[in-house]
Amino acid sequence: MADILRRDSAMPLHAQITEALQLQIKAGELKAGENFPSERELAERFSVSRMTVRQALLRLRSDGLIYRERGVGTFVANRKIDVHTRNLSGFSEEMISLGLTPSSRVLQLTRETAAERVAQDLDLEPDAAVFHLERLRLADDEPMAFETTYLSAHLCPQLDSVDLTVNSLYEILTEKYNLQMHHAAESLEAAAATRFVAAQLDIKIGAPVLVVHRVVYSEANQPIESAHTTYRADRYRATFYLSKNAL
Amino acid sequence: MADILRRDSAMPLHAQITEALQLQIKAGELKAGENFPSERELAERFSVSRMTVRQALLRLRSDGLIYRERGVGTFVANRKIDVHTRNLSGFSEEMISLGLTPSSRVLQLTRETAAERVAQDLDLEPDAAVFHLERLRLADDEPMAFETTYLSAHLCPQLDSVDLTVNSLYEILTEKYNLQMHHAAESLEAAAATRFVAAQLDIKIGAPVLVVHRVVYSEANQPIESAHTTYRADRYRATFYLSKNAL
DNA sequence: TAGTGGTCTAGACCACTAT
DNA sequence: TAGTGGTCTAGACCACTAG
Repeated sequence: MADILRRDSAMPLHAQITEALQLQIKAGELKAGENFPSERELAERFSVSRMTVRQALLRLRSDGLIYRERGVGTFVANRKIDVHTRNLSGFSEEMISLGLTPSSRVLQLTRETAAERVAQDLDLEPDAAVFHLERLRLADDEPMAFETTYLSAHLCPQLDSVDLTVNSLYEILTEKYNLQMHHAAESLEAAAATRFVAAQLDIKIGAPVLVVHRVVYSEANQPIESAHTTYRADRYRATFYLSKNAL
Repeated sequence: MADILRRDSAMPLHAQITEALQLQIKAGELKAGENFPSERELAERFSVSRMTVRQALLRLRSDGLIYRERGVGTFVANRKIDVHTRNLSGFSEEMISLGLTPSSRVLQLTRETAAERVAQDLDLEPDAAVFHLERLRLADDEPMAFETTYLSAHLCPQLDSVDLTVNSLYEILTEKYNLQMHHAAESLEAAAATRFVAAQLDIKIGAPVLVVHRVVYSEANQPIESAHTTYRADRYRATFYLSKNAL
């Protein structure tokens, strides 16, 4: 049935198995609630050891596609979670995934010394150099958010020579500076638009806005970016997926 | 050094190793950026196989305590993430973890047929029976949020005979109905307080509020609860921790 | 009692990195 | 070249669940 595994591929066997099972689930060949093949059965079918199958199944579980009951079996989860999930994408990626066309107006990009709050976020000495970036973020040419970003200058020298109107900041950080976003802490609160923000976003003073503060870290837990984004409440909603820390 | 493993314990060896290493990291015996013992070294030290050590290390990585570089080694991550993380706790647990005393005023608890939106969230037939619960949530006796909750009636019969002023809803669902919260989808938006909500929360009409819509699921992905919570913006902020799906 | 997932072993080979 | 993490094997025993 599924001896499609290429043992000479760069892709590990467990990843190939994960992929194959994902496809079967999405194609409806394995349906919600229905009993899934057991680990031993899959091991035989794919001609691999049980530990290898297991690695694939643990991945599928942590992705929410299957669940497992000790002594009973493995089952396809009965409903897909609609994941607009606020994963680690930036504004551009997020808008694209919503089917909108993102653009930016760079209002400011300067090199300055870090304020206290920023130094704390980025784990820097009080007077370290940072880039201070202010952008108006548009979706389909309508103002969506006003964003202030701080980046440690020593991590991305010459950032001020890059055209941020066109390029996604996250793409630049990844490709030009080899900074890989790994995780982030976000806090969200509701507020009333100040005069300045209201003017930028073309809304009334005092209208509700969603304020998101985000610090992004590398895998080594080094802070990369501190950002403060104010969204129009009438056009934006943040979606999250929460789960227990599964292995 | 660490032959503290109890092989007769109910706790798996890998979990014991995870715990032991966690303690060493938190005690500062293994410091940020410093080289961690290799898998082979740990296997020898704990007298277990490398695969068992590996299971512990993968867990520590997914918890953000360590990071690993292929061909190089394992390292302690250089800063603890302050996790006010919005994990799967309910209002009561969340307030307690913030050092506040939670309480509730139950404004309504009725059994009714599900509205369309609710039926959709809970994956029910249009006219299925649900419990409709409305509560004013207080922290240190100050109004903090107004919450409307819907629960499928067949999952928690006789819910209306429970005293929700004292007990945490999540505790009741877990203990009395054996409903284990496993994951949830949340969406957050900013809004202006309506006349009704403003009166409940003792704020001005039009003041900013944070509106959180949450659907909680079991491990089998069965919807358990659909909730709509309106928080005072001046007293509440939601915090999230985002990461890539690591194995 | 038979089958399941969870745990564990004692090896092995690989690609990668640093020296 | 030596050491690392990533992958993989072919077994084994356990606790648990269902018929």
